Amino acid sequence: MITLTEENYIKAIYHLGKYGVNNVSTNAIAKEMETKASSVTDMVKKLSEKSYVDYKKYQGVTLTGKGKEVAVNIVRKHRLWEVFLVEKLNFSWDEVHEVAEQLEHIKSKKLISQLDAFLEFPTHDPHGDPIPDKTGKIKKIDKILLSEAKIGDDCICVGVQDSSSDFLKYLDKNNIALGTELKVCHREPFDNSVTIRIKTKELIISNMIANNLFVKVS
Amino acid sequence: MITLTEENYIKAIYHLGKYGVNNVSTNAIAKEMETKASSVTDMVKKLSEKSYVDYKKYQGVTLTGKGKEVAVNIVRKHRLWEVFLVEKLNFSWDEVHEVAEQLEHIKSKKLISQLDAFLEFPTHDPHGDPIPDKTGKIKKIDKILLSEAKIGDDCICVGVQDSSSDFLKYLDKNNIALGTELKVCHREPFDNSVTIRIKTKELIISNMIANNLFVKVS
DNA sequence: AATAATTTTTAGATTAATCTAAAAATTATT
DNA sequence: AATAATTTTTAGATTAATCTAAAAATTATT
Ligand SMILES: [Mn+2]
Ligand SMILES: [Mn+2]
Ligand SMILES: [Mn+2]
Ligand SMILES: [Mn+2]
Repeated sequence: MITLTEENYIKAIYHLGKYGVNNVSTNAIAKEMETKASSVTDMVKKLSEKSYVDYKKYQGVTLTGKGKEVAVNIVRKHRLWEVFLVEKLNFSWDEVHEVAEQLEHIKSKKLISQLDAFLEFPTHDPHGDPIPDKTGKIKKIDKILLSEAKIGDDCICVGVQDSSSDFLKYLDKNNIALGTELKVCHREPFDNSVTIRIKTKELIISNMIANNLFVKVS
Repeated sequence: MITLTEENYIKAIYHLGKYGVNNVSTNAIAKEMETKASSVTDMVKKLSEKSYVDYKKYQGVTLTGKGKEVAVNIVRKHRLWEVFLVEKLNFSWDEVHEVAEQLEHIKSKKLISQLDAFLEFPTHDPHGDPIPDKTGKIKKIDKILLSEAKIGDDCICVGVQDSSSDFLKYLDKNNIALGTELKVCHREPFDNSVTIRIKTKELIISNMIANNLFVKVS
């Protein structure tokens, strides 16, 4: 039996370890979970007991196979629910995360497999993130940050790095959605702001924006 | 802030107090919650502190207006989710309860109002129980137990008293669903078993079955 | 009305998850 | 290599929810 709190720790460790970081530090987890390092130490011992993580004192943690399975399953549930909320219940993409944080902990294999079918087996969530299949397989698409695209590139928006409400609303306001086509026109050397063209309209976006928008060069 | 456990206690008190019982006893709650009386006493003090219930030592509890609001809202969420599971995710009516027990605790006003709209504002759940509207109003239909129907009555099934998997599967097996029309043919004095006719087929059901099936006399 | 039976509460413990303050270990800097 | 800074762990407390055993109150029975 796994508690909701344990699930959240495992998810945090998964996300922190995603980009090649093998040993996730106590402090990093504490920051992600908005809790104190001492609480993390306690929980990490417990997760280690239950063999969800490998842990050696002062060395940080890594998810075990078992831990990874749990993590991927939660991510799968989170993203399927996000699709449901947007596709079926008319939520906008900046409103889904908090509710999905709750829904991802509902325990029922049938619920998720039926939901998956009902949504017609979506491959990506509303933010462009891939949805692991029932076996935990994640197919990644080759996306780059808009800040890394070359001048003259024709791109299509495929995801967001940050999915805060503020960022997503900015994109809405400027008619940038997943699937939007854009051309990279100019990069200003001084501040790395980027001029892009969507259809016929030009728009200047800051480096910070460009750093949080994933595109595929077409 | 209300915890999941508090919500479950409030719901239990609501269901126990539904049929005119004003003061729900500690023991009754303990039985319903599958917990010990001493745990109930502790929790009941807490609920009283937070003014969800009126409580005087040794006198049992009654929900306050605030408590009733919470209870009805949970019941609303529970039943809406049951409809969703049956209508959209192809669950059968004996599979929905456990999952709905989890889903009823998800906190999001928008989620429920959108779900309600998505389901086209259902008035009853898969077991024939009424779904409170957003203001908490419950419209009750005049249903009676099949065991109380008179010989010769033409009836339509509108609900179940017990919604255990065993009972619901018995009904499935005998082609009795909500909406099924039946005629009361005979009641055996010895054991109060009832002979009913569905279309052209006669079926003898025990008093216990008749005592758990709600019908409307047409 | 007294006694017995039952119900409810209290007292004291336990487990999960958290915290603060201090100690210990590791890493960075002189 | 020694010292300083930072990170991590430990020790001891706290809160929510639960439990067992015993005490207190209520209800039922003689
Ligand atoms: Mn999300
Ligand atoms: Mn997402
Ligand atoms: Mn139910
Ligand atoms: Mn129901």
